[in-house]
Amino acid sequence: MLDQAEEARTGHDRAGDKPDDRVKRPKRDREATRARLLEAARDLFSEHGYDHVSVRMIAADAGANVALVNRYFGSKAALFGEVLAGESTLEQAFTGSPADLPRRLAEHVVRVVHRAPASPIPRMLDRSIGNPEILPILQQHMERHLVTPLTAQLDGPDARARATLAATIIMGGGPVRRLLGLDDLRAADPDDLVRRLTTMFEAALS
Amino acid sequence: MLDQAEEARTGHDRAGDKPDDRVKRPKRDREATRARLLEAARDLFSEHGYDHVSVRMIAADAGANVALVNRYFGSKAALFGEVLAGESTLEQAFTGSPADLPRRLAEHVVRVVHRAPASPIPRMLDRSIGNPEILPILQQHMERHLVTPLTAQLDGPDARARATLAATIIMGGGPVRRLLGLDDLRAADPDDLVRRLTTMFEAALS
Amino acid sequence: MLDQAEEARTGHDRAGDKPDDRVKRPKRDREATRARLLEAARDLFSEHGYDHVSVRMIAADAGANVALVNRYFGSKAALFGEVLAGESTLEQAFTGSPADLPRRLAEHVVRVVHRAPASPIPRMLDRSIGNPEILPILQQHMERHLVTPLTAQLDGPDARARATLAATIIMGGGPVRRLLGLDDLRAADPDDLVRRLTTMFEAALS
Amino acid sequence: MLDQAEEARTGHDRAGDKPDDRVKRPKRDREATRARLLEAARDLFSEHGYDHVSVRMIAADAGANVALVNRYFGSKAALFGEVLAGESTLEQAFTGSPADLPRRLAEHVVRVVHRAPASPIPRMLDRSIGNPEILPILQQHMERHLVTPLTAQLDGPDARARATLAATIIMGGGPVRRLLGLDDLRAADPDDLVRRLTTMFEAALS
DNA sequence: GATGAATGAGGCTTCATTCAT
DNA sequence: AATGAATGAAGCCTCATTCAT
Repeated sequence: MLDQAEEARTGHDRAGDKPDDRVKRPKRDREATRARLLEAARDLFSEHGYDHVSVRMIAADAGANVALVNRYFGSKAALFGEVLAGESTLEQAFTGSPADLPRRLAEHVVRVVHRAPASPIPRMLDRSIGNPEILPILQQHMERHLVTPLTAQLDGPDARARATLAATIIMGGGPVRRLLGLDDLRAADPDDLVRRLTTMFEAALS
Repeated sequence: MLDQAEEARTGHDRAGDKPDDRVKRPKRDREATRARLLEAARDLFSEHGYDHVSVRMIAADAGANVALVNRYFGSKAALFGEVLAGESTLEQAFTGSPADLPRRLAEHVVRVVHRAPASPIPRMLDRSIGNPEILPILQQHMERHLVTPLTAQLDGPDARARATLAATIIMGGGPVRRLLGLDDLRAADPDDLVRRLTTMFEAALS
Repeated sequence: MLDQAEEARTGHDRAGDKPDDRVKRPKRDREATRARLLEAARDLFSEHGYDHVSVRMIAADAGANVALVNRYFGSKAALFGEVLAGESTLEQAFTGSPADLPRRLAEHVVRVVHRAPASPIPRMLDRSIGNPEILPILQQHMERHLVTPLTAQLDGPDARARATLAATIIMGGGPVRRLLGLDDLRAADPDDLVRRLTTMFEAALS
Repeated sequence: MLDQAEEARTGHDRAGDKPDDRVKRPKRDREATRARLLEAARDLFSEHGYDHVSVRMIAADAGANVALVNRYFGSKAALFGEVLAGESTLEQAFTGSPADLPRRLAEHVVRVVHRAPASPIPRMLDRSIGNPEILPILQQHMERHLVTPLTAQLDGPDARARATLAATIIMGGGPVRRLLGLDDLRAADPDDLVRRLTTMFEAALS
């Protein structure tokens, strides 16, 4: 479908395709194509950030036509928003007793350090910051999936400020991993890291 | 474009400047134009991030011709590197007794919160992450101005890992400010914030 | 733009063309636009040389958008390579008994002199030498379409050296025509020219 | 004089400077600078061709100011013309009895093959063909230094046509060397090459 | 008279999007 | 409905040349 010049530029070959074991769908393939686009977008955005992913890369990765991005989602930015929508960032860390929240957050951070790559959504966030076009989308997602649920678990005054402090640690992880690498953190004792981070989150939240 | 206080604080005179006490200044003032380009680049990069600043914007902001960017600095990326080079991020927070380091870092963070805009360099960092072209430049800056001096003040094992944890808080500030706004943090008691952050940095560093 | 005779002779249909006998032709005709770009590139490159033809000129000449040059061919250099690829320079002169080769080469040269303009490919070669970016492309073409087939017809030692001598005459024709004009050669007796050139090629090859 | 960015781009360091053993001149240095520019231009033009040499490269190589190129010579093209003017191409080959002319030309060609690099002027010619801006300059040089003196040594009809044939061999040498390399020619017996080329020139000229 | 900073044009390439089929 | 060819804008960079000093 792509000639040589275009193939060379995108550099994506459809290796890694999951076997499509779903039953054939009634409608042509619209839902399936849409889903493939969404998945390709999530993978690429989380890998390279919004700016450095082109709609052609997404379409090529999904094995779909380029124009379908605009047809199905309206624009590249809207596709980004759709990827973000509905996917929670820290779902499991938020589930459980509020007293254990700091430890769970700490374990989440250490888990990410030792089992790269992190889940796609946080990576999308820290790799796509700085683009004014999608800033509102990012803000809305952070509000919905991080600050609001976190604040809900907090009592006392300045709950949102304390949630912001915790978000600082969580958000800082991405850029730091990218800039400093993981070697030093991995070299340290994981239990020690968890203890330190738990204390940090406690100081932020309680 | 920068308010006076910040200009004074950053102390932005290019390293390697010849002592300016010679009698004759250059005629059409290459050095002045270069400095204007550098300053415009710093302001714009810190405001919009590397990707969303064009060399034309920089030249226009500096009142200079576009070609001068390449003539004086070689490339956009090299200009970015030059902006970063020589400017320390946390100089003053690193100066003083190691025992007080966590408190000084905490005060630095709170100070930034209450006196927007933050100094340009950290903003450049968190707004420009994700561009592979300048990643090495960013890494080198972080290593030189954050991890190395921080580690130098630490004793005991895993010093670099602990420095990385502290960097997580520091780096996380930028994206969080951008995504969540400063209102909540400003609404909280500054002294309380300092206490919390001090504890967080202590947990990270000691 | 090319006169009919030459168009027929060069036989310019792209290798790898799908058999065009299918019923439906492409709607907005990618293949046709591609062919127009290729033809415009061939004409302009052969007229002005690689350096002095811009992709904008090519696109304008083909009545196509500038971006299509890069979309279809990848780069200006790759387009140049594509123009060269598959077009033989001296096909017919190489066909026949080796004993007659010198005379056929001589007749080829004289034919070019008397029927300007020469075929586009040799002109591209001698007008585009000196650009390091496309030197490998040119070398490969010369090796494939001139030296190798010529050497294949020669016996005895130093076959490639002798082929190089003949290539000297053939390659020299282009620059000489450009610098000295064709008037003097055309004023001479064609049969005499053929005799002289035949002797020259014999001295080079046998 | 050049800062890092500019130095990096030109890539020329003034190594290879001939020691300036001339006595100090009365006038500031105008003549000397002019001469250095001329020499640098000749070297660079013959190495890379007109198009791929910038006036900044020439000025840097000569250790002179860029504007002096235009001040002294009017334009880049005029400087090219000045380099060409007055320098003969085949002076010595033309000197001697007309009967030996073919052999002398042949020896000249073989000498160039075995003792690269060739003299600068012919290389300038074959590397700079194709630039319409300097075509008239090249034509004039060829006329003056190649065709006219060559024709002057010939008797009989169509003298200029025969000179053109010889020029074909001479001009073809440059491009061929560039495209095919010298290995094959150097591998052959030099005396055999001289014999072949002598016959070729005889066929062209007599 | 000489310097070198500044200029404006033009180079190739890449992108998200629209529109004819 | 869906395709993919075509578009126009913008990106960075390089150049020969001019002009203020």
